[in-house]
Amino acid sequence: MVTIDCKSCTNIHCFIHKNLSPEWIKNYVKFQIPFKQGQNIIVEGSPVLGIYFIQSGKVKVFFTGINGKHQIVRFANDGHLLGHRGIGNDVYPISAVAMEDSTICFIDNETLNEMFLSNPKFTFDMMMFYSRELRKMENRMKNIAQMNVREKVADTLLLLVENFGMNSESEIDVSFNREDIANTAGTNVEQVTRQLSDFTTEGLIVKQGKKIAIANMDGLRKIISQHNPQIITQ
Amino acid sequence: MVTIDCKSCTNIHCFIHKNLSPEWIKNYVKFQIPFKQGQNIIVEGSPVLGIYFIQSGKVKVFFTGINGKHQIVRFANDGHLLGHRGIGNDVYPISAVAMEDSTICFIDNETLNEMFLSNPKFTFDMMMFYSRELRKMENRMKNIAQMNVREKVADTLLLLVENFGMNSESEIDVSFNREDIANTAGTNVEQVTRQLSDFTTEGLIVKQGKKIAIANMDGLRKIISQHNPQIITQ
DNA sequence: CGCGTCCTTGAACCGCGTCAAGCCAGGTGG
DNA sequence: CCACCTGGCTTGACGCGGTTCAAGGACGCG
Repeated sequence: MVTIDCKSCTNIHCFIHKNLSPEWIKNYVKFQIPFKQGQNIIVEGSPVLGIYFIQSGKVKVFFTGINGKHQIVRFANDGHLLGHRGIGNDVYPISAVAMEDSTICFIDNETLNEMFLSNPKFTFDMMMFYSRELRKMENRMKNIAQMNVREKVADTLLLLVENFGMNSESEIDVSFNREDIANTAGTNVEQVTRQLSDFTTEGLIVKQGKKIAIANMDGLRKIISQHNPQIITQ
Repeated sequence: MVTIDCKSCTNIHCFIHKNLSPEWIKNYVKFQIPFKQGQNIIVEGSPVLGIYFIQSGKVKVFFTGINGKHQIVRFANDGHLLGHRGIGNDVYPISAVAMEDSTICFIDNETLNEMFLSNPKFTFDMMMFYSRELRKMENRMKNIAQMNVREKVADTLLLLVENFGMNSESEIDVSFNREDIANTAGTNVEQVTRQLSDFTTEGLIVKQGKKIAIANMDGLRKIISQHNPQIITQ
């Protein structure tokens, strides 16, 4: 793997860079690794070597369940952390795969511990990050437990928009397939197709080739509104 | 509400007391509040005033979903934290109710912040706590999404044992009803009854009055083993 | 042009949620 | 001490939503 000096990382959204001074970056962030679309960044069950964060790119994070069925637990993009579930554990409980070509930075365990010990503010921010993630995850658990398929698919579309945004044509700005939606919503490809078809006839979305464009954001929000009185923002 | 000096709290499992010296306890933990069975400790939507931890007692933590249906996200007992989801937020996203008479300690926001600022080790431990909680929650999300009812009920029983243990007669050592199991597993009372009945005829559990005794722990584990290769311990 | 991959649609099946009725135990009051 | 009531538990029947299976279509790529 090619590694280059990370001081070139200038992404202002990056969690690490937002919370550390330039000299810290220079000292501690040594590896910056390019990943191709579809390539594994983290494989569940492999030993925890450190923590990753995304300089640029788009990533899905998932468990592998029974007979290989994936359960996507979250999406991540520029500046987000990966592998933080591994902290305090010996192996990663989840896998992470690049949804598009991505550049990932890496900090090894030892360096990370040193950062925690010598920079309490960083530890505090990290704690708050976990707190937010926990709250989001609990909310998603409730959704998956109580929503029907229609609502879960709508919820997944909104999750994708929230994470990756839309381009100038209102298309969700990431490449994904029906299976990704199914694995996020907790259903199967056929149901996703049917629901997307329904949403199209209802004028909520517009399918153009492989891309999905959102035509009526509020319409989608309305579908899940009885479960989520207010949309949770990051 | 009656409040007494918390320096009498000598529970060695208590997260706060395990991580703070006696003089810290004396200075910072000022309120110790008794709760009756069924009483609300935290109500979702109410403003975050601070953080709670359980000196002694048993508590369920849940969301209120569509038409009042509860989704239990976790159980807690002696020494566990409550309301940590509120940190960094203005209102609590969840409710907490005492499953038995409990004694709860309280630390207000200002004091808590002072503790974080002046005790980096405490902040670090708190971060690790969140990390573990996040990992457990993601795993439960996968379970709820992929398991069938039989597996989810078995999983819930194991969760109860893990949290509250068993007494000398192998009975799960907490008072709960069918609805609690249903709200944890993400199903309804009737299905829970049917599954418990099946488990009884299979010799996995023994129903004696309102209590449930575990007869074959490994049998229950086997039911969910394809989803959870190894049991996650606290 | 042929092939592979992903998407779509239809049809059949079944797990599970829902409704309804009955049961059991504990509590209360006459 | 017994009759009644109430809340939780149990059981059966039924129907819907959603999963599964199967076949065909659209599209991109070599």
